[in-house]
Amino acid sequence: MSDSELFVAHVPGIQYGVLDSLVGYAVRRAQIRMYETFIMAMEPWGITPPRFSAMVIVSLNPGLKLTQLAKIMGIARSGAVILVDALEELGYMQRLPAPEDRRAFSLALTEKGKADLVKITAAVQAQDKAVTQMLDSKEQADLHRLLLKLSDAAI
Amino acid sequence: MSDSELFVAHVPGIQYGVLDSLVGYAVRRAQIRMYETFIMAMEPWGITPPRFSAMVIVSLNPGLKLTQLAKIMGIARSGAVILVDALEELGYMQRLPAPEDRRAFSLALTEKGKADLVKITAAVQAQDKAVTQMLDSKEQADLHRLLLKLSDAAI
DNA sequence: TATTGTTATACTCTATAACTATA
DNA sequence: TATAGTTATAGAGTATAACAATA
Repeated sequence: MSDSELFVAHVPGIQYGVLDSLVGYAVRRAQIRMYETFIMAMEPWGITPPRFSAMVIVSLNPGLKLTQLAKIMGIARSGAVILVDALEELGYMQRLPAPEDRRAFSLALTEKGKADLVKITAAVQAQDKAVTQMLDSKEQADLHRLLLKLSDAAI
Repeated sequence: MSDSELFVAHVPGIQYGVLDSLVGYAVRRAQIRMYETFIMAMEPWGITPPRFSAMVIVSLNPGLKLTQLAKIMGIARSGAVILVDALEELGYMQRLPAPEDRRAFSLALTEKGKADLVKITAAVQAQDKAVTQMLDSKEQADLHRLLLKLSDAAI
């Protein structure tokens, strides 16, 4: 962000024209806001959105290999290596030998990773709730449902 | 994206846990989808989301200076230089001397920029409509309204 | 002194491609 | 031959900081 100033969605006196009518532009602005607040909420742990996703997925699907994690997250294998390296350095994830394949690793959270994930998840949920608090319950549910409908649609 | 494969929101057999309950995660996935289709739709013109925003804003607010554009778009001044450089190289934007300030430039679209922006805008609107087509009219309006409410809220 | 545009530099994220060790 | 993980490398995108010209 420029000069440490926060992003202003609409600068007074400026015409935004067609941008204001695009769902895609609104999605992008919402994403910027969500990302900013996520990073602030995760500051104590050094967790980014992809790191959080990786921790949750490995936690619930123990024994995943790096290639599987990459496919699930939609990133390149080399990206998964860097992601796991970072989580290993934070003491949250470990590469265990895969019993049936000496080329591969079984990914798992460390005990510290499991313990901190509980607190991290609570903080993420609180942040998600805080950002959406200006919507009433029905609006929150509608927004969530419509976003899922948008991105889960067949391509 | 990994190995030229498209992002799959839910890989069969994988547990996503709390991720599926977060509005922020849904926003991110919707944004990935919107971005992918935007880039595909803009392939004939080499236009990215920030380039499109810059063209629209300069088109509707002619005479803007680089520093103003940077502030409006929420990027650093150095980023605006690179953005304008790219649009100038595409033949879409020009730096005109600012009449009242010899340090600054007045940004404006070229004739080619104005002409192509009409077609580009039509393609962007078609893409936005295509991605949201699985929502009915009311759902589209609701989604747009709720996204704006989310990102326009006071921080 | 402050501001405008620019440049130099660096950091993050992510991709492709080549490599090694296994399968 | 194909696959798992790794490494090297490169390309966006964006940031900070310093600079010359001008205000």
